[in-house]
Amino acid sequence: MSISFAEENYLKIIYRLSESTNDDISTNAIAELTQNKAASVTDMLRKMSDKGWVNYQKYQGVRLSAIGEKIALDIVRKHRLWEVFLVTKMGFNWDEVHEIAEQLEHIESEVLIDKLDAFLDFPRTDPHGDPIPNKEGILPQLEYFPLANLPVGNPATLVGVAQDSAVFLQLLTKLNLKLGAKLEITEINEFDLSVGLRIDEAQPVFISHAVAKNVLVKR
Amino acid sequence: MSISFAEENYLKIIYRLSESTNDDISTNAIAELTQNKAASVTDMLRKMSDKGWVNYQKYQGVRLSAIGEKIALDIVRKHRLWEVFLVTKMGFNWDEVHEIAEQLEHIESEVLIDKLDAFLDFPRTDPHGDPIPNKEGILPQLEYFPLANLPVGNPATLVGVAQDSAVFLQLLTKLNLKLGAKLEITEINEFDLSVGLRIDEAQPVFISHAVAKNVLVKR
DNA sequence: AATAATTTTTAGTCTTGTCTAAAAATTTAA
DNA sequence: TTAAATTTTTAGACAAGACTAAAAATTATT
Repeated sequence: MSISFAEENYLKIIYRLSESTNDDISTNAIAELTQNKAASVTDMLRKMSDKGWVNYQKYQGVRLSAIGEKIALDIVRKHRLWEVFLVTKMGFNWDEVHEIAEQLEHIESEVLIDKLDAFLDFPRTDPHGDPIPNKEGILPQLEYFPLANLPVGNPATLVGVAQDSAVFLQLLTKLNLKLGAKLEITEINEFDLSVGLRIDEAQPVFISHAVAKNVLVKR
Repeated sequence: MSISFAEENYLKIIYRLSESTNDDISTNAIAELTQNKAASVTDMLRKMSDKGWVNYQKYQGVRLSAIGEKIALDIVRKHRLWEVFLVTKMGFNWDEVHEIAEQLEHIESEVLIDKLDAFLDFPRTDPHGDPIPNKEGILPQLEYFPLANLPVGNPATLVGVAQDSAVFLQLLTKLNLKLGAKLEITEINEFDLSVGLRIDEAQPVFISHAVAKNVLVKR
């Protein structure tokens, strides 16, 4: 009753997609991220549904079951811990580690991951600021995190910035983004990852992904 | 033109078997170590022969080609470096690391391995005393190594012991094993790994694997 | 509301790596 | 040096995970 690399990848990708929406995940969205054809995704969803890892109704998209989510969080935990290792211990830059972590996340040894966690001093986030689930699959409640990580439709409060260059701060002023503002993402544009943002209940405006990454919010 | 986990495993195992003999490696020997059936091994040998990684004549056993040996040495290098990591950095005991290293050895990233090598201070042997090939696939010429690692039919000289308990040294005396003795392994008994040993050109005697591991020789 | 466009699924195929059972080759023993 | 035992290979099958092409369902558009 073990799990294959392919299955782990599917679960991880469904989890990633679920992070930024409450809707069911579409076959095509999964196909794009797994780099498979939609037909292959359908096959796999059926199999994973039989195993109880996802809730899947044909033509209606898919959602992780409680068990599936636990497995996915386990993989995400491993991925993010290895990323910390690669950056803090092996001297990689934060933008070079993804592919290697994609491989390392499939290593199977709970003891190893516990030891790695301790070796890295129990980090709460990976080098990109994403939270690292604990071994029970619980995400640390971060004080603040990048606006870019906020799911669509969940309001949050602006509590800081990750960068304080003059040009960036001037832009924030122009956009009327100030400390304490109530922010809600209304959409994420697939093309350039730009974000539709409602500021203090007003009409939504557009900001770039670069801005969204450097604005810190708190739920 | 990449290589699969299965292929990497076969090459590694053929390499391991070649370390202790000059004969061609038999299908059955490979089957036992890969935990596959002989028929499956035959299939794979044919495929790897087509790719030029092994020299294989049916019914006559198999031998690594130069390319195959280079690939195998690469995997052995990764396996042994990861073992050092697991023991020296993660606090595992030397007898707990094999299975995890079996997984880690398949991670594909030359940069990572170079960085790991540096992080570990360029170790020359793994925690079991086995030599770590460099990235060109060259094994460091160790001053000495366990008699148990000496291939059959290659004479070497006794230069030390890895343990100096009184009982062990008394046994060596009884066996007529003294510093400077010329040793040649004549056979390795599959059942208990006991070793047929010719001492100073005399008739071979038997010693246990435990003894062979603790006698250090030099070529 | 009907049609067009898009998404998803089905049906059938392929490759990799494994298996079992039977046949062939080699090795061992009488 | 032939027969028996063992090893290895062949032949055919199967599961996983992917694919293409065509059909079906859903969504968007007029």
